[in-house]
Amino acid sequence: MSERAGDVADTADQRREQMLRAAIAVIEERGFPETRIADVAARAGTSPALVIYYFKTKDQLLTEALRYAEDAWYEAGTRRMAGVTSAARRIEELVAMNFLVDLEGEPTSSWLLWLDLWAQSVRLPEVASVRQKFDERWRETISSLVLAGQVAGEFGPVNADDFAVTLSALLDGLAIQIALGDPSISPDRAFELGMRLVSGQLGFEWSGRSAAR
Amino acid sequence: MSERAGDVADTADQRREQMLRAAIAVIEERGFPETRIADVAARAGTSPALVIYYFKTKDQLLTEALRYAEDAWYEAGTRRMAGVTSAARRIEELVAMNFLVDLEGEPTSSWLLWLDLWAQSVRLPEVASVRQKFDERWRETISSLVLAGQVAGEFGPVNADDFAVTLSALLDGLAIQIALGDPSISPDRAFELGMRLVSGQLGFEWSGRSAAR
DNA sequence: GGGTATTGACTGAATGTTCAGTCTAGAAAG
DNA sequence: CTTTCTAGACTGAACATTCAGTCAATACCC
Repeated sequence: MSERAGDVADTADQRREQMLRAAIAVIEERGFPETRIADVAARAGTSPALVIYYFKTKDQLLTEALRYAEDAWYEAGTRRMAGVTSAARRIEELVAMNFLVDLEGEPTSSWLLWLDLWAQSVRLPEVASVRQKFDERWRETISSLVLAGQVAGEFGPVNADDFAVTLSALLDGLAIQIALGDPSISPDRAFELGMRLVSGQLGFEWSGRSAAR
Repeated sequence: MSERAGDVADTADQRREQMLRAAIAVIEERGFPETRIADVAARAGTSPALVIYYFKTKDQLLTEALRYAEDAWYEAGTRRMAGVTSAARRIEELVAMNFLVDLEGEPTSSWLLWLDLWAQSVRLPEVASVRQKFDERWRETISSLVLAGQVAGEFGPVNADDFAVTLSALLDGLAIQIALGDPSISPDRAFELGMRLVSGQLGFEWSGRSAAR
């Protein structure tokens, strides 16, 4: 029986995605190492065996889940920046997306995922490569943004690469504090400090948060 | 079995320390979640049962091990800075101790430990409190260093707290890249970038690494 | 059409291993 | 002889992965 909307629904791809999303949710909740296949299966409403059917091993499942999450986060960010034209505003948006949470839909709090991503990178080469590529892409996003801003005359002369490394490191470091709920660093303060560095180094005036979308 | 001359050696405290050191070594090697009591026992040359005898549970052992490692690191750093008088040199030493490895004895590469510390903080309150205290102490070290430098007229006027948060976040972020062996960020470069931020914000001249100790 | 192989999706019940923590009893020390 | 240490053997539970097979749909042939 064709149930109209539903019947093309159960393709393998969708199943996979469903499981990846379930995996992400569980990882956020229990942490990477404590995530059991059974948890993911339960959350996805299926059996452990099916999870293994789709992903040969647990590590493969979890690794792919991390990649999936990072991609989603990055994509959401890109979309977010796309709505803005000035380079200064764009980089502000970039900083904001690290700290000012997703009011919208998808991108859940990736903070905790990052901590796991880093810790697992040490020993799982697959995970390490996810992280590596992600970081590179991120730094490139920053540096090309800087270059664009310089061409447009909005930013002063700084080495874009150095700036990208510095800024991404700062954002990571601040993100850790946020993720771990350090009482002395609120998201707002992190945002503020991030923007102060940005505007200082790039040499443009910045006075408080611009109107949010 | 009394080995060697030093047979007064085997007090309970020394046993504990021996085990803590063993635990740290194993954590560095296998990661926190993968560290087994048996590993620690083997490395310490005793039995798993004895490990449990001294530390009621595995988590207690590992948590204490992290605390022990952080304390050792911090103490080594303090000692290192003590040999220097000018505030600028001191803060340089502080940055250096994050990136330029321990040529000396004890303080092993705590990088990997940090990643585990962060990841575990999310779910183990004990670990979280170790981290929290450690971070606070670290930021205070920075900010009082800044204040001292300002009093001495070496540094310009910045908000010491803001600076401490910013710098410690930057150092953490850079440390991650170093720890994970990111090819585009060598320890030297991290040090350089760190010092550029420091000298820029504190307003003093800095031209390359001072003579090492 | 009607049968029949083929394949992909899926499951429940094992299997086997890995470990944290316990138990018992022996050795050292005081 | 009593307390503190120490180790070997053991237990019980938790889990990843395997297995043997079911079910439904599609393709292939007459």
